[in-house]
Amino acid sequence: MNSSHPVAAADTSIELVASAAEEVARAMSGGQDGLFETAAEPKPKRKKFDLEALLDGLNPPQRQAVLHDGGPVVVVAGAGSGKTRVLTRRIAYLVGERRVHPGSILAITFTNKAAAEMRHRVMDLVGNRAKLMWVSTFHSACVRILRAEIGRFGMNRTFSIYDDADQKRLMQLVARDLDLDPKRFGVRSIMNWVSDCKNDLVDHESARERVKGPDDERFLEAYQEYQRRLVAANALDFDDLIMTTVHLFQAFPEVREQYRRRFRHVMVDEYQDTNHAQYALIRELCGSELAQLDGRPEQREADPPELMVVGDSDQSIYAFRGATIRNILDFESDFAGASTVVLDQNYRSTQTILNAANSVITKNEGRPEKRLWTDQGDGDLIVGYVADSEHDEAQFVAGEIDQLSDDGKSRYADCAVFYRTNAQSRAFEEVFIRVGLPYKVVGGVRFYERREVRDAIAYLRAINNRDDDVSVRRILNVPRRGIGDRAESAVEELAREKRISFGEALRRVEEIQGLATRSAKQLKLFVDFLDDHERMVAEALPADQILTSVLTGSGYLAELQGSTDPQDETRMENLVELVAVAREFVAGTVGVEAELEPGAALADLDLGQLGELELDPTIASGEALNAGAPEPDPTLGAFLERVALVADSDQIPSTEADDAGVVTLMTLHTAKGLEFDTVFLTGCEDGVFPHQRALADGGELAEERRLAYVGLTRARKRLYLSRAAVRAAWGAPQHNPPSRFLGEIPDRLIDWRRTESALTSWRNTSATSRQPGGRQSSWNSQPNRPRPTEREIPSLTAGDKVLHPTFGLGKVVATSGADDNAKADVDFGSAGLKRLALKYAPLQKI
DNA sequence: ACATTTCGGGTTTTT
DNA sequence: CCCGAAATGT
Repeated sequence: MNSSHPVAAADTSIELVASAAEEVARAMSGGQDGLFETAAEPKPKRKKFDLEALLDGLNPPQRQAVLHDGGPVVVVAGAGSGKTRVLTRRIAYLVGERRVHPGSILAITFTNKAAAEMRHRVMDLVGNRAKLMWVSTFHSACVRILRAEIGRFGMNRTFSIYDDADQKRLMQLVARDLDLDPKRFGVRSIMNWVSDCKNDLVDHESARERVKGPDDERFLEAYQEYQRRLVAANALDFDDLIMTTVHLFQAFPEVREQYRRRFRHVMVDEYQDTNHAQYALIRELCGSELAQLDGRPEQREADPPELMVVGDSDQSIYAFRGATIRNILDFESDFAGASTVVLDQNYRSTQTILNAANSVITKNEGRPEKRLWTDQGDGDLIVGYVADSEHDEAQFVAGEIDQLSDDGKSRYADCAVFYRTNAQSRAFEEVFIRVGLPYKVVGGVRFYERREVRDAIAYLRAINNRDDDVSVRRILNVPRRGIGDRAESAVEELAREKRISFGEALRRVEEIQGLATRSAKQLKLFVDFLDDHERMVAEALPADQILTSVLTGSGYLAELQGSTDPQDETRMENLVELVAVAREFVAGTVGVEAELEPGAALADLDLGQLGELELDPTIASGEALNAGAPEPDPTLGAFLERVALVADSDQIPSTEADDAGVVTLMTLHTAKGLEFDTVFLTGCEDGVFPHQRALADGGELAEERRLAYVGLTRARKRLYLSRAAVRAAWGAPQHNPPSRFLGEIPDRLIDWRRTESALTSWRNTSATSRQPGGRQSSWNSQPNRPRPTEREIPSLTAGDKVLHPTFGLGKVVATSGADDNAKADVDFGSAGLKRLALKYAPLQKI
């Protein structure tokens, strides 16, 4: 573990941090020499802040947003309208011109990547003072607050953070204990119910008011038991992080007041993706009426912080996860005295692409009018292509990319292929591999979701928080150490009896009656193993060291090494990678620590002194340094926090590279916030995109349309829209009609390279000619059936109108299968969307 | 305790 | 078709 590598890394970071601290010190001592000055090229000291330079290249509404002063403001920023630019310049303006202390700025984004990017860009403008700001995601901001304050709710600050997979595991245990019928109450649906509650700030006690039917009754039970266990495990799930912080502010107004005084400027990016809880959090921090509402007219109550939110309701694509578009639509009525700035000039795409995007999105109802425009000209027409199959579609895309690359029009790295669902990547991968086109799939199974990585993390969490039942039980018998169901339930029983956590019960194995000596011995060894490592945590050994010790000491690595399964080789590599991540994390923090006052306990610095920060910035500089940048803390707890809240940032291939790079493949959701010269939007078929399950529901369809809008506006110069006439779904091939979104784009914008699949006409004739033979008799054998001669299987195509005796009038949206297996998806309006087997369904074509 | 088979279900997913 | 989780077999 003690190779020379980490040492070297540590040295550089000490240097970096030293210069950062210097910068901070200079900034604090009143000099304004930091602006526009980067470490790379020091310039002569500037006496005056250069406002003109800051506003250079901004259009009037952008300027207005940057210079805004006073009340709450929402910046409605269409795709590609330069919102990040506005945000970063505004921060620079606040710091440089309005002399706002950087430590009193809170900028919230949705991804760590966006946060890092923003911090970076602000640093380019104002120098290292930017490190004093809180630039973080909702979740990490809440974690930091909770680590300091959660004691007020009786929880321990070492709480674990449960992600989706942990929640699922815990909920599985709950569902099993409550004897919930897994068919009626899927773990997933219970989780959704609970998550919806939490997103609406409904805790497990008040959730009773949500109960509307007998099913809800069970959901409620599950919620309560789940929450009880979470608390017992000293853990919070993602949704809790937000909800608990809001509850904290509501229960302890003085705490809220402390943060309100600390953050004088709050900025929220991607505001259209906030859920109710996140909205409420912003209200707690920035609302103006709230102060009186809680009934204590505080004499020292400060004005609310200045609030700026940025977003675009047309790009809200996470409603399925609780995001509510109303937050941005109702901003003006939510926040008294709010004003709006609209950015609709686009700096990314050609007018042709924008026209297509505009005409699609205008089909959504109840949407504030907004039309993107550019002064960059029309550019090329959009290319349309109808492929025979998904394979054919991939071939077309591969061919085009090759051609563009040969012509020097677009490097591989400037091309992206979008699809609706991850499964669609397969066809592209197969073809791309065959033709030797380099590519990278973004998304899918992620690093931190891999089994071996999760196992390793579970070890660390178990060590860091023994009450973390989910983690302890996950690794109880991984690698195999002969602890089976029998032993596990015995421990569980003891835990229940003594009302202690599973981890605690493990420590008292000897109290368990009738446990096989062999099992008891194994359990004891396991406990010793955890205890040993817990000691390492107490000694504050760096995270990478503990991780290495865990992987070797547990026998996990040994098991993988001895394995013959070829998959285990990759697992090894992933674990090596994880160790590297840990090492990097530790190396990135040691320098900062050296810079702080010796002996200062890091954990104690955080929030207690926030009030002072405002009064006397120079005194608080040490703590403030701590506040903005990643915590200078190499311990296991800090590492776990990082791992819990950072998904993957290294996923998206760089466009900057000198070489041609690789083509990027990803879902439309993942594409949000990115841009490419050349974009292939594939699978434009009703049932694929828009997705099957959205077809019948107007609200969901509107979201799909926003997704289309997001996809279209990712393209800078060239846009391709393609669909496959036949797509192998599962089992039988599926015929899908063109996506309705295609029809919403004016024809003159599209250059159709191929409009009809040869298969389409083939299918019609073949299906009709093949069906009557042989089957007729089976129908005729049903004597009571009316109109026997007519009762052959109707040959249906998408778009046909049909009549059904019980569902009424419907419209065929797709067909699949052939002959006896022929099925049709029919939209019966209010009666819903049905998949009917033509063989049986009494359908009448109109 | 572990290996094998069957069964069911199968959007999207920043944290 | 292809994946994971329950159920069953050794």
